[in-house]
Amino acid sequence: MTAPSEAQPRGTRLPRIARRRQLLAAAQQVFVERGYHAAAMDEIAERAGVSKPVLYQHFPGKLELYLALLEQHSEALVEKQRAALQSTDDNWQRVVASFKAYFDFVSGEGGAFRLVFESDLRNLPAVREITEQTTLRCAELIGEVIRQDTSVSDEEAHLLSIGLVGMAETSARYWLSRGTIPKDAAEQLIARLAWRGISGWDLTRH
Amino acid sequence: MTAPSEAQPRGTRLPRIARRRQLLAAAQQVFVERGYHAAAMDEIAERAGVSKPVLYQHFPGKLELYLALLEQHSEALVEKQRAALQSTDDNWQRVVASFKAYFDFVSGEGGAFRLVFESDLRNLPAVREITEQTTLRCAELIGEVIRQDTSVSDEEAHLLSIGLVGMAETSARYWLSRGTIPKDAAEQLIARLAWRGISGWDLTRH
DNA sequence: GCGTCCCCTTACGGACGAGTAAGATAGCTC
DNA sequence: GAGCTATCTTACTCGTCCGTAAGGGGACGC
Repeated sequence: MTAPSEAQPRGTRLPRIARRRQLLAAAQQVFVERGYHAAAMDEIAERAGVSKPVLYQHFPGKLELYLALLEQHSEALVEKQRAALQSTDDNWQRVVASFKAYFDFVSGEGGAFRLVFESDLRNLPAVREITEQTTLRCAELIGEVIRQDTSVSDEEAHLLSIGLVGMAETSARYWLSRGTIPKDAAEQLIARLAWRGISGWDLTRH
Repeated sequence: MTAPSEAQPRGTRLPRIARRRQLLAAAQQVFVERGYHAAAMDEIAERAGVSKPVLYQHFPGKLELYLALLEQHSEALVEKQRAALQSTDDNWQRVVASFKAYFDFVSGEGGAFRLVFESDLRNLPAVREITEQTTLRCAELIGEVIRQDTSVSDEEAHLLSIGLVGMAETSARYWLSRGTIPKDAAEQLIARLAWRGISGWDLTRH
């Protein structure tokens, strides 16, 4: 935990756009560390080396500030997932890339995965909508691939995809907190588990 | 959403133990509906047909009330999981029973799974400890079975188990909210996915 | 039917934190 | 260097909700 990216000595004026970026960065730090409820606007402002009203000149309220971050990172995850699945035609490689996308997301983005996967504001419909849609959209991307190559029904493909997404989310989160297995190895291991599960689905009698 | 189990007409006296049970039930309703932060002690008391100080005669504070519920249901899930894995020696049946345990948990207990899986108080160390340990303990139970029948390392068995647990949690939660597939079918489908993934692990060259 | 105890009530204190009003100051233009 | 504007600050209001102090009323013994 170093001092804020406050190369500026508290009092420096900044053009609007730069200030906004800085405020978002400070807000993310605090929201990730403390969660929505325990995060105080005063602390966000302070960490940006600025006073509270400045925050309110850029964002109408605490909720909008939070939503801006949540949407940004939610979108980033879905985009990573889309890119992973489009990166190859080989389904095994697709699975590998897809899981790597989750492990990358959890490893990077300044801990933003906590906003998307562990939000403490999920009881607010607007937030629940975003977090659930993130999971559903990722699942839907995977579901399309499954439907192309198997004869399962749409509903079944949907549930299978959700299961795989849940596996990715959870294993990535707990892999990170434990930190004993190299990232590559963890990705490969979970990808194998998923690939064994889903590949050649139609070939076995259930 | 019916009236509280308030057969008593607001003013009835109750022996301590019965009152405590009733308070816990009311608290669970409110915590599940609103989450920890949006739940007001006033509403919990009101829903139990009682005034606030009565609540404080049974629980020292809001947090302790919440923890009592969280621990109870967390324990219930782990116990269900343990029972499922002990219920048979056949590993395929074990997988089926194990996933059924998750779907049962999510379907029952008055929505208590929201406390364990979607707590909005996870930023409090005491709560994070409980929710994470729930996942880890369930995973560990599964991990033991995996280690018995495969030659993977302890670390690998651990991560694989976490992946399977995540698959169970997530698919059960989203199955419930969608509600288009019969419970049996959903359990079987996900169990097949897991079983194909994990069974005969050593037989394939990775 | 009167005292006594336990359970319950109404009504308040106090902390915390979101959002705001009003005023100060830097730095640019001319 | 005087004036102007956009940026920033201090200091406050207001609402919410946890937790509590102090007092009412039913049931039972006598």
